[in-house]
Amino acid sequence: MTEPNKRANPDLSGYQPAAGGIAARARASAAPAYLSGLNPEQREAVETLDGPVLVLAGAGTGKTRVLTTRIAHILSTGRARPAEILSVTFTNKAAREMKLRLGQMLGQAVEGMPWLGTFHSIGGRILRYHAELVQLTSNFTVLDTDDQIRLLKQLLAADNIDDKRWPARMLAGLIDGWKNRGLTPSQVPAGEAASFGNGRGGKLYAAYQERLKVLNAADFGDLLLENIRLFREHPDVLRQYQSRFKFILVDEYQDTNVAQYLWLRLLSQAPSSSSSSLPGLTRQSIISQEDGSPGRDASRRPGDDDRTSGDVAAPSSPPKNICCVGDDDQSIYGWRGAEVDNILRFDHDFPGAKVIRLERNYRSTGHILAAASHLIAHNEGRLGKTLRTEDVDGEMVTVTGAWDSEEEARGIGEEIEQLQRQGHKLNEIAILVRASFQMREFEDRFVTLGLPYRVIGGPRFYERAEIRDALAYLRVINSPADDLAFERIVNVPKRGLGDATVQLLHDHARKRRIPLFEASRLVVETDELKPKARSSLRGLIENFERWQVQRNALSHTELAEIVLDESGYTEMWQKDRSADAAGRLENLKELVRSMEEFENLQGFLEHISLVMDRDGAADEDAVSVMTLHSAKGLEFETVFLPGWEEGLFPHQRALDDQGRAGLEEERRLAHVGITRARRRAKLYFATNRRIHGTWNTTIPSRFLDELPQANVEITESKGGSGWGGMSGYGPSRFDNVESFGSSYSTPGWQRAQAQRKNGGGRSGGGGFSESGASYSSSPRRAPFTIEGELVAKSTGTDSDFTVSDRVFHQKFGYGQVTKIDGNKLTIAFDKAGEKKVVDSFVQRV
DNA sequence: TACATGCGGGTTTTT
DNA sequence: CCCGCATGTA
Repeated sequence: MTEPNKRANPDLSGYQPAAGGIAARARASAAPAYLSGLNPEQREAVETLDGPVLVLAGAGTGKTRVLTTRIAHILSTGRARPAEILSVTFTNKAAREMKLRLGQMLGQAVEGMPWLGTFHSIGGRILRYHAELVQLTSNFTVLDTDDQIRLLKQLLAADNIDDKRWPARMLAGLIDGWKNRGLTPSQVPAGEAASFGNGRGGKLYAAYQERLKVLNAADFGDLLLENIRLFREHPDVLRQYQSRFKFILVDEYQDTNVAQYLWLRLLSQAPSSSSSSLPGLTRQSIISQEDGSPGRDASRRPGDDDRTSGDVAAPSSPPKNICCVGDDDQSIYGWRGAEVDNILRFDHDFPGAKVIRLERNYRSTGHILAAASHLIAHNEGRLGKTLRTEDVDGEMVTVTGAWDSEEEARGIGEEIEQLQRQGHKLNEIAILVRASFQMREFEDRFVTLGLPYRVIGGPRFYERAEIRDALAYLRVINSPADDLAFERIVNVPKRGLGDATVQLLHDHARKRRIPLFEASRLVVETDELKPKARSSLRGLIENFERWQVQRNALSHTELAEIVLDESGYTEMWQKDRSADAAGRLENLKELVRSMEEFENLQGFLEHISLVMDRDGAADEDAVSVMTLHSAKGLEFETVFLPGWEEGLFPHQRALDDQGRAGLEEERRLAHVGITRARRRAKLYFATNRRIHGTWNTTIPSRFLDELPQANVEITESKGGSGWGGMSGYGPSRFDNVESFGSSYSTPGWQRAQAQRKNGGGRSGGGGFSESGASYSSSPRRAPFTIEGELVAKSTGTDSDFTVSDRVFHQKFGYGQVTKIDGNKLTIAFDKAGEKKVVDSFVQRV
């Protein structure tokens, strides 16, 4: 123990089992097994079933356990049946985890929890039941970001808006933001609506929503926003759900946004028979000018009465049994519309709420916990918890300075190998980065070391081009009005239906207000298209018509196989010679395989975009590499945290956009990172890092200064010659590095070279990949091959060139040798500039 | 219509 | 440095 045992919540210390009520009844017949092993706070959180409860659960305090046990408790005391419990999580991972644990606790009864899922999947499900009430049909498509952008691009083009000046991405961001805040087009404040496209932002939002209805589609935000609209405009529907859900549980409450909050508010009301309209849901007042103001927290303070204006529980309708679990110190999704205030103001929103703090940490050692606690204490505006552990102090948190990101990766690689030699499981090791571009360096390093690793997060399975193409075919079959899907595959594989054809179809479709697929049918009957295009399009339509019929006769997996085959899509990749073609075919197989889990095509398509995140086979022992954000909720024995530098972590953009609030969110992210570790937390910073291709000198993160000395050890980089080490890391120390011009003469590069010579045996190591790329302009693959060659040769004898030799290179022409390292030359080419090449690629002249 | 080449611009986190 | 986009060419 390094932290004093402060009782931040005195009223808990006098906890006594409540007399009477469910708790007592449950305990009466010797407390059920599932309650044993809970500490008093956890137990109270589980047993306080009536009225609103907020559980403030710090990192590693058994949050999931409380949630699942609470459900078990509700069920076993007979307070509700499985279908009467609404249990929402933020991520699919969390939902899966809960189902798993519930299953373990209850036997196999998990199937009977139909309302356990993410906000989005549950919102989507409700929406499908009542699709007609929001101008959709139940087979509507869920658009992902990509579809969204393409659609917006079309709208911008139709409006003659310059998408250079007003990018579709930006509009998508705005619309998302509005939807996160629960704003329909008419509710967007005029000022904000005018901020895009010379005042046309609001109009575009409205047009976009209209277009979605025509396409029978909804985007992510709609799954909640349209749900709210549904509840508002159809109180009878709302009432139905209000009375169905006897208990509501919410995980990660600190991550909920306004829309999610409103949705929960609506559902958590006791059903009232009279209220025909629910006033005051707009919450216009929270729409403060987030831009420019130092932070959103400045615009809303606890005590403002904006959010509860109309829909506060009327005296006659006490709030439901809602239990929210969260940790304000782990709120890291503010950029996505999450409102920390939701958790900060819980007792205000749900009067009479019981607040329970879980502060006993069962995960980390004393040093780790102390470091994390001390760091997060620098934040203002927290509810305040003091985590404590009964574990040993353990190893100190280490801070290691590396010269550059390459050395950082090398150092971490060596530490991992060392741990591995000591018998530690790679599965228990993680590297958590701030931004995904950091991952590549580690991947490169691990590949050369032959160290098994897995990247978590990455591009989602269903975001891969081949998966999206395949899905597009299925979408058109399922919902012929899905123009986006149709457009995507109309010429994939190439079948001679290019821009001109698509344009023609668009014209027809717009004139007659029909989907592209419909328009195609008509156009094929005319002679507007050239014979070749015409017969090609006819073939495609006939295919789809046939598939639509076959759908009823075949299983959906068979159908998918037939579609992929007959459309020529599989063949397209089989013919493809590029490196990743095989992987893509494999992915397509995986897609068909994954379809088996679903009842039918419709069910599959409903879920694919929401729950199809691949968590790769975890059976292999491998190091995990992921972002800090995706690490939330996970834990590892050893955690490496590279990149603790100003500008990267805290990220410059967070600082620029959100000011102090942004900084605090970054600090919470740091807190999340450290608390992922059970036994070892190892922080790194590099003095030089490459950003957009050029090297920059960086300053160690201020977060490092905020760590408590007593629990932190400054170590030397294992990767090299005692660079960063020493206790005095700080801005001044590295300020006077010699300036550098091209990337090849940077200190980092030079050092890497020195390293390589000293390092002896180890084969080359990264750092030459870019020279490889210089040899060949052919895409992909080539650089790798050449890199291999470089590495192989680099251990050889020194080159017989000398500095200032004039040389000739096939591709770059004439130049002069400026530097030599083994058989690798740095050459200043007369035309092509400075490049690194292997000596065998040039000849003396 | 399909492909190649050159240009400018943007780069955090994700349901 | 990598991407998408626009332009030009077979």
